[in-house]
Amino acid sequence: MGRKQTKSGKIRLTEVAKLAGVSPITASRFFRNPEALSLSKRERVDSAVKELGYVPNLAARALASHRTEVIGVVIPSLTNNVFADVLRGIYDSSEGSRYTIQLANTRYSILQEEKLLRLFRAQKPAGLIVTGINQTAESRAILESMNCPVTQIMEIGDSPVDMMVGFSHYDAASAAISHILEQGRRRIGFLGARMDPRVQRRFEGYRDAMKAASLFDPNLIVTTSVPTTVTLGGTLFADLLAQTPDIDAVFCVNDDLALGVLFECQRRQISIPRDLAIVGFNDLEFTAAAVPSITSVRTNRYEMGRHAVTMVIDAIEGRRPQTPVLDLGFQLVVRESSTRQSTVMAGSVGID
Amino acid sequence: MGRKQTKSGKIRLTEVAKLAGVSPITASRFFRNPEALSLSKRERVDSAVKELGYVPNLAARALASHRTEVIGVVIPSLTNNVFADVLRGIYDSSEGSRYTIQLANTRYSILQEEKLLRLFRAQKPAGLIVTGINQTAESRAILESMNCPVTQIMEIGDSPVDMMVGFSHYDAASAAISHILEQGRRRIGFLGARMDPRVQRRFEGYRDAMKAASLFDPNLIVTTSVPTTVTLGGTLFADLLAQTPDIDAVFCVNDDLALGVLFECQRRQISIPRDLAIVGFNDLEFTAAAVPSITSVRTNRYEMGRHAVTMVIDAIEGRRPQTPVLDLGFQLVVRESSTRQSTVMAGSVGID
DNA sequence: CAATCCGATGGTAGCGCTGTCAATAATTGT
DNA sequence: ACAATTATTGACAGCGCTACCATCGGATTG
Repeated sequence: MGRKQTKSGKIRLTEVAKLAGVSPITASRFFRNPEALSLSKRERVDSAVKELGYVPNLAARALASHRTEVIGVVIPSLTNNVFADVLRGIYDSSEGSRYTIQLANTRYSILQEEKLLRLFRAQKPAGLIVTGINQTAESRAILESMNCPVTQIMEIGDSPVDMMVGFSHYDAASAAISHILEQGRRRIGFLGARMDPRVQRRFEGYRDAMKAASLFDPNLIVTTSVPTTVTLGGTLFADLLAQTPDIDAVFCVNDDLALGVLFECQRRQISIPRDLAIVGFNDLEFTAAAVPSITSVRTNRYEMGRHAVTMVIDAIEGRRPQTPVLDLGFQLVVRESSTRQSTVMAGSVGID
Repeated sequence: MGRKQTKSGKIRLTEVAKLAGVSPITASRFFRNPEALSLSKRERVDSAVKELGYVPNLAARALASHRTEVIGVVIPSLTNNVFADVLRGIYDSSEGSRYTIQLANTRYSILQEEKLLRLFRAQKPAGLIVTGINQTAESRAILESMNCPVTQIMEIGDSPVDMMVGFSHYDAASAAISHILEQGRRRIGFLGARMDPRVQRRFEGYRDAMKAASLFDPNLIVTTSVPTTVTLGGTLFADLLAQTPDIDAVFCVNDDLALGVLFECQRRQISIPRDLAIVGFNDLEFTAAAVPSITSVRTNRYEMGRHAVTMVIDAIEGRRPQTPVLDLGFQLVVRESSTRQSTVMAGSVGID
């Protein structure tokens, strides 16, 4: 466990090999494929590495091997809590592996996404994790030309580029609407901000569920392309009320909006859930603490991040999963804002 | 703007140089120090690069130059909104520069921090951004041996390792307490979770302000090492009430706790601000939307991230700032939860 | 006008590692 | 016991780029 690197000249693999009494290439194999070494050499190299405090030069490795140990991650937002959880999963499960995470932020711009993917391609990452399934044709072409495992996260669909981990936003929204309908509500408003593809899918789940019940009405819908905030939830709700005063429930595409609605109702003395049911999406922590607590759809974001990394690493190392598409499902968490009793109803969990 | 790299053999700097009719080393200089080239050569290399769609091989560059273009960022949490904002600033201002951000998460563990710093040292980053000023002696030694610009963020203090951007958590907490005292409140509770060094400093600001007013009382304090959640805010507040029923104000070390307190008060029919004043910290977006809106201390997190990157890059490129410590200050944003009128009072903004 | 300097350019020699393939040692079957 | 096979190991030759120094023409100076 020496501290020799501080001493003088840098320790190269050659030095390690010399001390261990093997050739440099054998020492190199010690890192890449230790099983290939005989036990005795393996031990000798191991102790030489420790004694000299050897640290591999990643640049030299990448140059010589034409490979990197970087997993690129492309997400649309750094501020959104949803991605914070996914990222935590990603970083947690990359730790301990040899791979390094390289993060890139598209800010919900598909052009930016194309640019970032092009950039990644130039760096030849070992694997890639991208958000969503709505890449442009150009982005998709880049991904397919990339020649490394790719996992699409956050949602699932047909025709993965390679692998997928996520859940059906459509089904999740449908389940939420079914629940509201079961509570006897009929005029269910829809509040949406920043209508990205996944939010769009939630809208479709809402729309079809409402149509199936013959309750669909365009006047129940208020959306905007503005980014989500709690304040915006209040504003959109005010717009909805002005447009359609007889609503008896609101489905919000995320919990921030739902919290904004809750506050706006407090301001207007609208009693929840007596006068209005509120259902959010994502099941952020505060939904359970709110007064009244807010019904929401729990999504397994941390696990999504973990699985995405595991799948990519497995694929890099030749252990491709049996099924390329992993459905992590969702759970409708029923709380006070939409009923009187608090329960959890399981959603579709399992393999697609 | 060709797409030749797709065609066949990879484009190396040699190819670019050949096409431009210069030596490889001149082409290399085109990227590193374009001013050193004559205008004519510069133009020729430029168009050759574009025609061939040349993309530099970063590994080769790093190997040959003994430098990387990586800025390491060490933060304690990926989930905390506070760091999400800082990170956004960091990524935003690294974009467009030649530098790449490499993120590492300590999960509030100083041992993990040491480990990560050691890892970074092995990679010889061009610069480093670390959170806080309470590194262990070992971590500090690593930082000092790193031989690259280092910026400490989130708070400021004496004896920076190199540079600092932040603000005084002590002063910010003091300002919050002064405000509460000015409202005529005397029994001001303190709620703290995950007492990291910055939260500790806020506590000291609270403690000294209370002592200065001869109002300090240990029974007013409830803290825990558990991570912050909204729910926890309610729990801690319940504990505080049980311990000291006559409180007339609560200072929470962050807005999540404050929101939890607000909800708990709604549950208990405690009227805000009539019966109790609430003040949070960070000025997250929801504080303005809450009912009643929550007084909080605004900190310039996004700007902190931006400045940190700018300072590091400037230092890497030899443009060291005049003063190594940058105080971004704070603003106490007074809202309904602690008074009746809503105003903003500026905190100490300026250079330390 | 020679001496000096400076800006622009190029040649040489690696940076530290791994791919490829050959060489050698150990193991097995009959 | 001997060929055939398999596990280990090593030699060699670069990966694509830049540091270092050398070069060269022209501008500056007394």
